[in-house]
Order: sequence, then structure tokens, then C-alpha cells
Amino acid sequence: MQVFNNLTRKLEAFSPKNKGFITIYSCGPTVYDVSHVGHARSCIVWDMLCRFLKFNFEDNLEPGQEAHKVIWIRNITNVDDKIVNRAVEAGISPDKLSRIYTHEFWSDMTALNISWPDLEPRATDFIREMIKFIEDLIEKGFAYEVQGDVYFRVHKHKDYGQLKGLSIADLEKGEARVDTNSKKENQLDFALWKAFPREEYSFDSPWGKGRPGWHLECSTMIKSILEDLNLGSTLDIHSGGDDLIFPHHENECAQSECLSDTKLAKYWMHNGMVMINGKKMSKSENNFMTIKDLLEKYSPSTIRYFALSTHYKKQINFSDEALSAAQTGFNKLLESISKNEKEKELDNALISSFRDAMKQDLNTPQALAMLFDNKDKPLTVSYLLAVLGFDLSQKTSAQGASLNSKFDSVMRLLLDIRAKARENKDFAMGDLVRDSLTSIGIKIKDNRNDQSEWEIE
RNA sequence: GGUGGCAUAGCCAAGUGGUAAGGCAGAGGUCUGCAACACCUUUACCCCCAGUUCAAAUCUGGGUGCCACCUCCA
Repeated sequence: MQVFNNLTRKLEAFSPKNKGFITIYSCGPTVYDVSHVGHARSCIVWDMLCRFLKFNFEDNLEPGQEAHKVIWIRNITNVDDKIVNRAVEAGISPDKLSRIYTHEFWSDMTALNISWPDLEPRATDFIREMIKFIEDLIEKGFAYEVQGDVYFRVHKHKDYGQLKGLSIADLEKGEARVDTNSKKENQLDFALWKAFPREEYSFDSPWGKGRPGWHLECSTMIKSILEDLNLGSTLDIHSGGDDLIFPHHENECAQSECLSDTKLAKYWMHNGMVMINGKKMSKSENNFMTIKDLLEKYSPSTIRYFALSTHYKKQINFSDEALSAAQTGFNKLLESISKNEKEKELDNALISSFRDAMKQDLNTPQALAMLFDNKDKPLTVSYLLAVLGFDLSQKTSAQGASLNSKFDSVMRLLLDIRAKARENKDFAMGDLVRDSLTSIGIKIKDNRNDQSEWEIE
């Protein structure tokens, strides 16, 4: 299998680091608000990767291949200034707020049929380990304390800039658009620990009350989990959105690699950003869409199909036109395979071409095209759709959330038909509608001005 | 200002040296009382210019356009 490794900017053959295991860490959400379509894309993509790895390395081994258990780790970031600010606004504790949005996130993930990660560490459960991590970095001379803050010395890491593909000198050339922080030895240095005077959410540390820097949690949790599993200190795959490459992932690399003297991850994979109507998704510019908004109009399968019909590394533009086309197209595929003659057994040639496409850095657009080309093989097509994470039990057009609004329209229609019948003195027809609805448990009420209303009993 | 990415039909999107997959929309047809559904058929010389090659959407150079990152972000 070939994957594009952002560390080398090349397509590389994927080979697991440890015998018997494949470890993947995906950067998860900061739980301070409802999840948006960017999270949806990212989660669908990495879910698809894990499902395919399981297909390829656990269940359908090729001759001579050893089985590997796939372990997917996705974190929940529940320490963050935004969480504290929101919590203060809402008048609840930051912990409560982050738990509320964690549940919101889970419900979105469930709706989208994203499989549960094998491990889902939360930042606050690893504060002690983070402090130890920082202490060790200070001891080794990679970090320094200033007035309750602790910063990482970027210049001490020889590979700094590797993920971004730049040298430290190059990075320094970039126009500094950040407020300069005079506490740092160097502007590129980043915080491992921030003094945090607010009582709402700070933790005791050797440097006083404060909170960990954002990048630290991933490094620490990866370290702890890999140690617990006895799998060394290098992940197979670290994944996340493009926007995380710098500085988030770069800094994770720096911390971890300076501490352990080994690579943090063998392969770095990044998904492209989501655009909405051709422009960057941005809350401040009011160009924004939540997963719940999207589920109002489109089925989970449509969203997955749409997300996978573009290669994961490319930008994807969520426009109504494209999503509607995806909905129509995918429903046609499902309808078609449900109507076709049943195959007796799986078509191995098709499975094999599908797998070849997927092995080429997850070429889902090509893999999906193959399914359209093989509508006459419903058994195999359904099987392969499941490999990509489609939940076919959701049925074609029974689009969960959009059902409600459609139901309203259908009821309106039935009432119109009944009104027409009564107008024509066809009371048998009118009563048929009313009595049938009543027997289903929907009560019809005719009010004075001939406006009928309904309610579910 | 620095860096990276992308540019394929009306729209979405594969293809990375051998003569343009697939989907949506459109057109024609089979089916149908008429439709819908399904099925069949059909629609592109790949942003521009120059070069390398027997051969380029695919490689090289130069343009143009769009986007992202450099600040919290999947």
C-alpha cells in the first residue's frame, strides 16, 4: 500500500513499524462548540483509512502478509482558552461545557457512522504526564521557564521545520503576524505551559498555577499510550487537517523527538480543507456550516459519498449544487443495486481492483467510480460500500433528519387530498384518509375555517 | 512579505509519458395510459506560451488565475 507521507512529501510504501500492530493517531476536536463540516470531512477520511487498514491488514490478508491489529486513537482536547471563555459566558464550569460538547460531537459522529476510535484520550486525564514531559524537556535543556510559563527552544531541535519543509531560517523570514512575546528567547519558541491566573481552570505545577500548551497533549498522550501498549515511541500514522501541519504538528514533532530521540510518527497524513461555496469556512465571515445543519438536508451516506468522491488531500467545496448531485447519484447507485438480480457470491476480481485503487494512497474517487461501473454486482458493491463505511441499513432516501421536513409536506399533501375529496362531496375518500391516519395514530382536527390540523397521539 | 498546493466538459471528479474513468445536469431511446424509477446510447483534444520526446493532460521552463498556511482551527 502506498501512502503520501507529508514528512518526505512523497508517496511511500506503507509498512507498519511494529509486528502485529498498526497505530494511528488522529487529532480530534477542541470541544467548545458544535462540530462543523470540517470535522465531518476529517473524521470521515480517517475513519475510511482505519476501515481500509482493517480490511487490508486484519481481515483480507494477501498471500504472505502478516495480520496487524489496527489501533485508532483520536483525542478530545478539553483544555483550551476558548473552552474557558465559553464556559464563563454560559455560567458553567469549563469541564461541564467540554463534556456537553463532547457528547454533541459523539452524537454527530454516530449520525455519520464514524466508527469509534479504539482509544479516545482526553487532555485533562494526562496533566500529570504532561508536567513530567515538560520537566524532562527542561532537564535536557530543550525548555525554559519564564515567570510561570515554560517555552520550548526551537533552535535546539535540528529538524525543526521538517513537516512544513522549511528551515528555521526560512521560518524566521516569514512576516511575523503574531504579537511579539518578549518573554520568549526566540519568537519561534512555543509554549509548553502557560501561567493561567484565572481560577476557573488551572492546574498546579512546579511553575505555579497554569495550563498546558496546546501541542503538548498530543505528544504526551501518544507517548503514554504507546508505552502502555509496549509499542515503542513512534506511531505508524499521525493524521489531521492540513491546517495543523504548522505549527501544531511541527511542534509535536519537536517536543517528542527531542525527548525520545526517535520520530514521533513514521507517516504523516493530512486531509485538505473544507470550503463553503468556494470560500474558506470561517465563523467570523459567517461562512460556516455545522454537521447538524448538513444532516438537515443530506443523508449521512450522501455526506460520506460526497466526502470520499474527492481525494482526501484535496480541498473540497461544500456547495449545494455539488451535494445535491452527490445525493442524487448515490441514491441512484443504491436503488440500482437493490433492484438488480442478486449475485450468488462475491466477485473477487472487483474486490481486487477496488483494493488496488485504495492501496494507491486511498484513491476513493476511483474506487467509487468502480462501484458505479459494476451496478450489476449488488452483493460485491454493497460489501465494498461497507468497507468504505457506508451504513446501507439507513436505506436510500430515508434521510434521517430531512425526514421531518418531508413528513410535514406529506401530511400537508394528505390533508389537501382530503379537502379536495370533501369539496367534491366524496366523503368516502375523505373519511378513508382521516380514518387511515387515525389508525396510524395521527389525529385530524378540522377547525372552523376549514383548515385541518394534525397531531401525533 | 515568506512557503506550499491546485488549474481536466455546464457542475463534481479520476487519470502522472502512449492517445481523456465515473457521477450530476443535458440530449436521444426502451419501458409506461401519461409520468417517475430502472436500463441503453450520447456530450472534453485537459488555463496560456515555449521546450523535451516517435509520443505529453501527464516531464521541463516561463506566464496567468484560484486557494491554503505563516494567528485558534479538522
